[in-house]
Amino acid sequence: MPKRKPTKANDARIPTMADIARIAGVSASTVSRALAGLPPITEETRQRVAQAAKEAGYAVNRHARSLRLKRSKLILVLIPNLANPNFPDLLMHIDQAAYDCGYDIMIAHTAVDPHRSDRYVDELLAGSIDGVLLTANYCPPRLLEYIHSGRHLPIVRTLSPTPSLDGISGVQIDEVKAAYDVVDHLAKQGYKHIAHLGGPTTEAVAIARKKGWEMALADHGLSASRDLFIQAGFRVEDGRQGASKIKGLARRPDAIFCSNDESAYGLIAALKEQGLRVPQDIAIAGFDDLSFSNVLDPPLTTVRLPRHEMAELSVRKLKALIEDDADNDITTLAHELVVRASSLKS
Amino acid sequence: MPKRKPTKANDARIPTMADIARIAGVSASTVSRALAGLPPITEETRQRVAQAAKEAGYAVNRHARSLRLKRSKLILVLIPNLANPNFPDLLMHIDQAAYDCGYDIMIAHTAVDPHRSDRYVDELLAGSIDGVLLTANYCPPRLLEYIHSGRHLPIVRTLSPTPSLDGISGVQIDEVKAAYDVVDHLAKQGYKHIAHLGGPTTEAVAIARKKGWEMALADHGLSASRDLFIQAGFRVEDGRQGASKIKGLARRPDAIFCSNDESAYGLIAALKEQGLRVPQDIAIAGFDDLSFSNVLDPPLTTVRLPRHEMAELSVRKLKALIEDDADNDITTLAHELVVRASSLKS
DNA sequence: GTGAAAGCGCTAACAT
DNA sequence: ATGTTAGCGCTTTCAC
Repeated sequence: MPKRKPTKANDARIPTMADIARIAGVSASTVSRALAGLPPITEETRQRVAQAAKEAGYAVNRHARSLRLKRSKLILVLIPNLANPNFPDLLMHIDQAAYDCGYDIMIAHTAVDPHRSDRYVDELLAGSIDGVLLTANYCPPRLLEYIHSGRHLPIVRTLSPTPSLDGISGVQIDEVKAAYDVVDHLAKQGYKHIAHLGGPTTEAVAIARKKGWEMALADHGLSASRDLFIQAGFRVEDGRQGASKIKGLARRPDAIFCSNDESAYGLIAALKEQGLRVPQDIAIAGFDDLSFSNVLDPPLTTVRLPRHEMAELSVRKLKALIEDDADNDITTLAHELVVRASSLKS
Repeated sequence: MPKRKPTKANDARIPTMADIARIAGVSASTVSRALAGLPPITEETRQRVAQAAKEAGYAVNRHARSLRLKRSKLILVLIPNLANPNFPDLLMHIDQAAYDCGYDIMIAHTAVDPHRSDRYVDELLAGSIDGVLLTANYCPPRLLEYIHSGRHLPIVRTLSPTPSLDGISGVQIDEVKAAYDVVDHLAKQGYKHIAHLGGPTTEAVAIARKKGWEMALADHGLSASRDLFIQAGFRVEDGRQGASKIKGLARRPDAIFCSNDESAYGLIAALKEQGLRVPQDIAIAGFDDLSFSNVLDPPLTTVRLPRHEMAELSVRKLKALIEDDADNDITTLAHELVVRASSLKS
């Protein structure tokens, strides 16, 4: 089989604005204005330039433009871990919203190399990127310093509220209230021993969700005995381990509110292996409403995060911060309790 | 509550190389070399420059550098749809591999706006980005033209083989063989009426997987009667619809090979609603090995895609294409059949 | 309505 | 071993 190696000769030099200017018989500045659709240009000239650009396959060099404008139309999305299924959905909407606002996104997941995020802080400070979108509650330490030094940087965080970051813009839901709603629902179904499978103690959302659980129990006159709180984590595996802890309990809870959907998946799978039926023997609810949660057997009762709205609003906030030097502010969006079979009394 | 609006005065002018040069008492070129760790610089000077840069919070402006170097160290990852759970996992590894190679990634999901991808083709041609990673088999039409014109562009596709793109580099698995392996496994379990829930007819991988099914049936002397092929799609919902088609069949198959895991999820959920047990009444297998596939009830037999390897290798190929002007070539990686309860004779 | 010219911040060839 | 200089491709005064 003959190896076809395209020759370098094929690669015509990349056309610049000067080339287009020559072809169209105008100056570079006219080309710039014509392409940007800026005022004092005759329609005829604009046409001619557009035509020339198209034929030459011309596109503006983004780096030259960014250098000149000191604006890159680039935002960085910092994501802890794409393996958490909340993020892809969020990211998809962020990408779309950014595109609609005229921005492109760079992404970097910060979970693996903690050193890495510092580089991006530099980029922001050096003006190479216009703004940063923090998803979840992770914020590079270096960035935290700058924020607290009072510098006005275009940063927005979304998905989770983060106490340490209250100086910056954010989009969130009321995590405590949402957790409260789930447990309130379980209590109204008639469950009396409602346990909580808690998330990592380091996560602000886990703390908030636990608090919502406690408040709802109190309001329903149910006790939050020591037995009913099971320390776990956010992963499927954590849910599985939670199930074995529950097995050892003197009195089995009749319902469990999990701190997120993933741990609920693991919990349900392991409980089933123990021969328990959900919800007949034990009701389960989660938090997040991942896309698979209604494919589960049984479909999972959970809280739907308004990820689409969060993504869109956070991008719009960031744009305002960048372009209009807007003030930092925090928006709390409405959540939605999604009741499915896993929590219903049969 | 007093509104604290940081003053613009706080934003000291962003330091440039010239600033660092002044502070360190050297010239800009020395700073450039010192920071880049390039040869003839005394250790003492390097230290002094590094110190000055650090104190001033200096970072190189990526656009100035890219403009000068005509290299951006930026690769674009084109993703059809992040809602397909194959992609987040792939993307995560792409990001990490790119970072390790000194590249940052821009992402753009192309599912919504077909017009959008053209902009990125322009970016590539204009030299604003160094290369493009195509995930799955989607390739912007404009790009296709350029490829076929024989121009040597740094492009790599990964995840799915794509017949129309055989001129460019790629990383893939043998889809036909993988599907064959699944069906071979089912046949060896003793299933006699092995149906196939097919993916979209427009998808090359769906065609390949169907072919593997047919070949395996033939090799085992089983017929691929018309009844046994159920046209569906890749989404959960498609699987659900497949289930109702199966319900109407004169003879129910005893096993079903689904073209991907997601459709298998929907199929299983719907079959259960019909009162069928998996695998006792009907065995199921999928393709992809999504992370939830072993949480499913029953855990799903499937094919594991080497996503991590694919991501890493495709980035390395792209790097070679960019930096070493390497030749285009295609690598086919090994897949793995993952046998779980959903396909086992009890 | 259009052109000439300056300069964004950086790197590398060349000079010392 | 270090400094001087030119120029990457673009936008935007400022002239005409």
